[in-house]
Amino acid sequence: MESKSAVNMLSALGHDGRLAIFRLLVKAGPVGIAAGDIARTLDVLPNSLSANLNVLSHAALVTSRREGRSIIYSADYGAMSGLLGFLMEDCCNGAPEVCAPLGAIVAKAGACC
Amino acid sequence: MESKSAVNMLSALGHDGRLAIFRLLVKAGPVGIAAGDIARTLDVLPNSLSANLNVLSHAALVTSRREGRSIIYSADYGAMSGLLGFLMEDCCNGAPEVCAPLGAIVAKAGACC
DNA sequence: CAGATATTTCGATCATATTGGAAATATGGA
DNA sequence: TCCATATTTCCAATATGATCGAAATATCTG
Repeated sequence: MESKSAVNMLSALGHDGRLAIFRLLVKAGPVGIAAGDIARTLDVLPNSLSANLNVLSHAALVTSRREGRSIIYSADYGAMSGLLGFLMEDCCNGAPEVCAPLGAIVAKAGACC
Repeated sequence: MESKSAVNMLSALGHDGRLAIFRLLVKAGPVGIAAGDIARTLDVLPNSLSANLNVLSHAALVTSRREGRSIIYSADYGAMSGLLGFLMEDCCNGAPEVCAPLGAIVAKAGACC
C-alpha cells in the first residue's frame, strides 16, 4: 500500500456520509447493496449518494456491478485489509512496545475471524 | 469510539502532510519529536506544521508537552488502537467470512506485539 | 415504442480547508 | 534586560469539497 493510496482511502472515509455508507456496505458483505437501497436506508439524496460512492470507488474502497436497473455496491475487503495493514505496520515499525494496546484488538478480531 | 471521533481521526489522517507527521510520530514512539525537528525532517513551513499538528491534536491523535523552548509531540497510541478497533469491529459485525484477509494482518501484528 | 424505475451527470452556490508571509508569544541564556 | 530560538497566531488569497435541483442516461416492462 502506497502512502498516496492510504491518504485517498483515509480522506474518503473521513466524511460522515461516506463512513456511514462504507460501514453499511461492510456489514452487508459480498452480496452488496443497491444504490437506491443505500439512499433509502441512510436517507440521502440520490445524487449526493452517487457522488460519495464515486469518491469511495476512486479510493478503491468499494466495487460496483450492474444488476438489471440497479447498481450494486460492495465493500472491497482487500483494500480495507491493506489500509489496516498499512496503519499497523506503521505502528509496529521501530516501536514494538507501543503495540500493547493493540493486543485487545487483535484478540477481539481473533474471536471473530 | 463514536462514529464522529472516527470521522475526525480519519479526515485528519486523510491529508498528505498530516499522515506523514503522524507516521513520523508513531515511529518515534513515546519519546516524541519536537515541532521544529518535525518541520526540518519533513521540510515544511513552521506555520503549516503548527496548523496540521493542531488538527491532529483536536482529533486526539497526538499529545504535546513543553520541554524548554521546544514543544514535543507524540502519537496517542490509545487513540490509534481505538480507531483500528472501530474499523475492525465494523468489519466483523455481521460478516465474519470477510475477515479472512485480516488473518494475515493479525498474524503480522502478532509477530510484532 | 412508450412509460416507469434506477442512477448518474451537470451546473451553480456555498462552505470549508490549505497555504504562505508577517507578526506575536514564550522560553532560555548572556 | 536584551537577544536568539521555538512555536504559534493572524490574515488574506486560493483552492477544494459539499450540496441541491434539474436534466440526462440506462434498463426493464407492458
